[in-house]
Amino acid sequence: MAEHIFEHDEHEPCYVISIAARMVGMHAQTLRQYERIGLIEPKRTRGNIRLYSRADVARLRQVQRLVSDLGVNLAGVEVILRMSERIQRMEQEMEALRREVQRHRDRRLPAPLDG
Amino acid sequence: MAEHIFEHDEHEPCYVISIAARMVGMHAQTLRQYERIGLIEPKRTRGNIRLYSRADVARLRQVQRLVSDLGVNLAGVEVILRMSERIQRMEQEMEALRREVQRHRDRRLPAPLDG
DNA sequence: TTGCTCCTCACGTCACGTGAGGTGGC
DNA sequence: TTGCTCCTCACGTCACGTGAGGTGGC
Repeated sequence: MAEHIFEHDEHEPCYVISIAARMVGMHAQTLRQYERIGLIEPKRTRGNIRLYSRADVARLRQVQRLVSDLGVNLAGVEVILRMSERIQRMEQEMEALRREVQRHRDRRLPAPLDG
Repeated sequence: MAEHIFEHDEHEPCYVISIAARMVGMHAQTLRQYERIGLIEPKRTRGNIRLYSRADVARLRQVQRLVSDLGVNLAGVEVILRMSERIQRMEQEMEALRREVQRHRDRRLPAPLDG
């Protein structure tokens, strides 16, 4: 059942450019352009064919939202995606800190059932 | 010595457009354009003359860095400035959380002199 | 009055999406 | 062979900076 791994790993490269382009409603040329400026980095087959993962497609949708809906240019998209990643990391870190604070507070009470 | 308040409050509106423009090396028209699209909001005198604060000038420099150095367009600048503010707030919140964790840990030790 | 301010309109440049045109390997 | 892929070059459109042109109030 190796196909199930394929379906569940969002980083598995599985879509050629025409499929990926149709999934997000973009032109294949646009996807090539985005790769050229470093916005997205699909894997390649041994035959040099681009293969996009589900994560790549998700990123393309994010780019599309910024470009089409908000009118951001590609230089801006680069900066914004980097900042988004940073915010995501910070949120995780913050959640961990909040849990630690909670743990300290709970020490003054009886231990919780799931602790 | 009311002038000293003037000098020290970075939100004090004090520069007319020609001065503000020269301070950041931009054209006055560019500053008007940025205001029109909501990127910056200088105060006005009763005579309708724009007055920029030091904070406004700092924001203009931030815009300039994004536009001139990184090639971001104005739609992107808007998004990026909003995200910057969010990151700044998150950093403050995180610092507070870290301090709280530290305080909890210190309870197991003798109270610090500055606590 | 002079020099600033206000405003709108218009032009030039550049980024970027889109297409054409030609190639090569599953 | 067909239909995909690869690539580069070029055109059209739009955003945006810059300037012109005309106004009004310290």
